[in-house]
Amino acid sequence: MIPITPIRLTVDCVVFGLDDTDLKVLLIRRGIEPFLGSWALPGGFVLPAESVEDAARRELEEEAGVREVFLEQLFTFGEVERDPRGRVVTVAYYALVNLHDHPLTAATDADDVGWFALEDLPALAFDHDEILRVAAERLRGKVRYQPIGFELLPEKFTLSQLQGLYEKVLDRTLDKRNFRRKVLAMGILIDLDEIQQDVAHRAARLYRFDENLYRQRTERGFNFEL
Amino acid sequence: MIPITPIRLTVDCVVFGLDDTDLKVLLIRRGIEPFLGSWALPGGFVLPAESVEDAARRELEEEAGVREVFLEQLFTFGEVERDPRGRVVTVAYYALVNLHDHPLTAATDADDVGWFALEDLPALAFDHDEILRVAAERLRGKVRYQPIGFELLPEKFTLSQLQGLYEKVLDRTLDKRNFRRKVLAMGILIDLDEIQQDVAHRAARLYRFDENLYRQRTERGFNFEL
DNA sequence: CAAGCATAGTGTGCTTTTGACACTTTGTCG
DNA sequence: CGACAAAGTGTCAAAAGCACACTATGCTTG
Repeated sequence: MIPITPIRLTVDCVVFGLDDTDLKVLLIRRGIEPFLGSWALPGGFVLPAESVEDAARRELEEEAGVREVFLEQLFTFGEVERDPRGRVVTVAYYALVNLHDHPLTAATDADDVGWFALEDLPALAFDHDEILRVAAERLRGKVRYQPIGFELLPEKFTLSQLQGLYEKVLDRTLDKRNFRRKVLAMGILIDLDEIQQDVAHRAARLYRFDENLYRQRTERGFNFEL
Repeated sequence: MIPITPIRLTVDCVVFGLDDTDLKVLLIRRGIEPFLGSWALPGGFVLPAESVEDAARRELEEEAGVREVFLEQLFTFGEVERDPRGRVVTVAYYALVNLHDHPLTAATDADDVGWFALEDLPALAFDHDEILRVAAERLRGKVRYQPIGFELLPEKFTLSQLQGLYEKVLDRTLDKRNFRRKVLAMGILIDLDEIQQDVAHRAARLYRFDENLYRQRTERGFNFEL
């Protein structure tokens, strides 16, 4: 006897993006009830023929025009009363994107899309503030022992940009020399022997993240803690 | 327009237990189709009126007689083809219990219950081998930077027992003196000024885990890495 | 074209943490 | 009372972490 439960399943995505000053999160303005007109995380119902992760990617593209991103499962929120539409369980994902690579386009159930600094958020629909809080916590935890975050930067970046990213995620300042020593010791960055163009002051060297080196180090149980 | 999807939601629990020699996992023998007669993780459908975590606790008690345990969400498995009954998404949890405190009783949809060493598992129903693999990996990862695992021991325990636990979870030997130095430096153990009874050789001091001390340390950003 | 300025880039010394290592103590059992 | 099984204990050397300040470079502006 299999009970046919009226539980419905959704996905929600917390997309983190970085601009020059802030760590931001992508929100959409809802074009449908409930919470019509409220800001919310992009997301929606999982279709029977797609995996839950595929649903997250689909909704992200449909509602915000964002595609091909680093996406990781965050947590499943399964409280009974979390959605006024009835019993809805949501699987939350979080994503990291380079903000400038991903121009936003509102569509489907979204009337508008935008980036919001974490410290300056509007009121959110459903329990999305809670989901976002968990996501930010996870991001901070994760960045400490895994070199994620390269997805937030352009392909070629300077060590100062990378340090800025870590400082924004961890919300504290880091010592420049110690940071450089450590991050270079990880052995997963390639010095491109190029320098920044069009900057108003001394140009910095450019580096890129090397996925192969990262995999090699990872297999050997290397520790990426900062 | 809300699509009423035929997706159904289950929970599955990976319960780790420790006996004197091995790290074990709790399995039930299924009393219903599909996979009737196969060994599987305890679990079942989420009811509309309970939270997902409550469902996990309920199933654990119903099927195996295990209650009041440390339970943490592991991962949600949402592939389309993972269940022969149709579209079933499962939220997996993992639990840590002191094996001797939890006598097992098979009931409801389970014909039998038992503890199995991680290295000596029967074939499992559904994708439960995959779920178990993810759980073991998470446990290893977690134990390294959080002092979980006390749930696996009796309330009063010796440092050797604790070390044995870590060695079984991490699957490597640790140096006795270094281990003691580190674990005592964490400042979350209380020396009970008691010694073991009824042991065939020199009796060891007993300690207990102090939750208040743990919380204090946690709030100050203390690092529990071993 | 010189001075200013904004950011890049670089090394050292001290402190703390880690990790390897072996013997003595205690209590039980036969 | 001797053998045994596990408990308990300290040192030293290497590595890692952390605090700390100046010089280099290249553009801007007066």
